[in-house]
Amino acid sequence: MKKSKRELVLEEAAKLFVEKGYSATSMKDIAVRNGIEAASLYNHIKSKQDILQDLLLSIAYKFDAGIKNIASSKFRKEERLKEAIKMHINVSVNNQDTTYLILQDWKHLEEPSKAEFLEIRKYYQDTFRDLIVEAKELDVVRNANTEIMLNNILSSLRWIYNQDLYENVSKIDLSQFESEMLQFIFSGIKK
Amino acid sequence: MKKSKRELVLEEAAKLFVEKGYSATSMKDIAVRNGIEAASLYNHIKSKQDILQDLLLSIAYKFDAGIKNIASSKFRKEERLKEAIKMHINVSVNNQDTTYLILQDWKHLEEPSKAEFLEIRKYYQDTFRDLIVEAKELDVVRNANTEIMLNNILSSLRWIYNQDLYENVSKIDLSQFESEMLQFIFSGIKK
DNA sequence: AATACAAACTAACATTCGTTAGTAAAATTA
DNA sequence: TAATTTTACTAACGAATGTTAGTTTGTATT
Repeated sequence: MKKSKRELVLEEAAKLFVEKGYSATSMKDIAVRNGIEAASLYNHIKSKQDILQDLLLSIAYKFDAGIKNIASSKFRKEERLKEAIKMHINVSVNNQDTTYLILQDWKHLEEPSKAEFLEIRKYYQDTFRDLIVEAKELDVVRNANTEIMLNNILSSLRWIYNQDLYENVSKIDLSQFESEMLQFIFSGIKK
Repeated sequence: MKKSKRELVLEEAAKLFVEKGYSATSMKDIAVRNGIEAASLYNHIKSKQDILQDLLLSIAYKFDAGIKNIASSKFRKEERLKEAIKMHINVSVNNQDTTYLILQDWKHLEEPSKAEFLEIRKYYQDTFRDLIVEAKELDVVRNANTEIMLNNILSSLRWIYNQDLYENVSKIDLSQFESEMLQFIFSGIKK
């Protein structure tokens, strides 16, 4: 299945954004990576911002789909938090090329995309928080500060986005990796 | 104790770098925050890079001093990992204005400062890893993958750097905050 | 008050940047 | 094969950027 030129441009741009950030990446940088001149990029993309929007909203909607799936799922309530964490690990690992961008480069989104991204993020975090509250009520996790718990869980997962760090453990079987991550997190929060 | 103009410039620059990143922050932005013209900044700083170097190496050396103190400390071996985590929390909380910058803006450092920063970081992570290995040998923590453990611990602490997130819990007494963080982490790794 | 120094301002520089417009070349279609 | 469309190139634009140089203003010292 041959990728469109636009897709190739987006891929190379994503790598550059991950390496040096959106603002420090020039259109010339992206063009060089694609083996063309900067002005030629405009045959395939509308603007630099078009690239960023596409990349960030795309990954945001993947996480969004994942959490919506959990929220409406057939899992037992006691399992939902764990499934959400597993989902987060899987989306992160399977989208290593772009996930890192959600850490900071969203700041460079222009409206209305920025508002859209923030709304998706808020929904994600609120849903995650709800799952924690639910798990506390079900006595699956201990009764500690929800906000600290939420941030600890999500933060402890974020190193996965960093390809240099994940690379050090990527030869481990994914399900074992997931298992070790879950053990860390669940041991940290369980009753 | 009256702050020098240079200190004021650095402070405002740090805020802007945290808000929008080094590359997306202009000298004009920094000048406006200080109530002067961009050209006037050069009476107090050498260059934009001078600002970044000062901020990043300053915070790097604080973490460095902290970890060196633990490595050479009088704490019992069984306590050293916990003390290192406490140190990390304290340095982070006490340097909220700059800690966030070590996440990504170090990428914009020019040589030789960049190499210096990376060397300090490597020493920090290597020492932390050594403390984990030590704790495993002493049966304080379980025998899991060291790399995953190291990354989980450090990553779970990084949300503290984000002033917007930390703000939500900052009214909690620091020692209680520390206690909850340690519980999460130590429950996650203990034998 | 005069002098020296520090700091803010204005003007300008060279460079870079994202993008547009027109041209040339390559690819596709009939 | 010829015509058409797509894509890469060149040239240029207007704006922004970090910084330097010179001037003016403010502050400190004698």
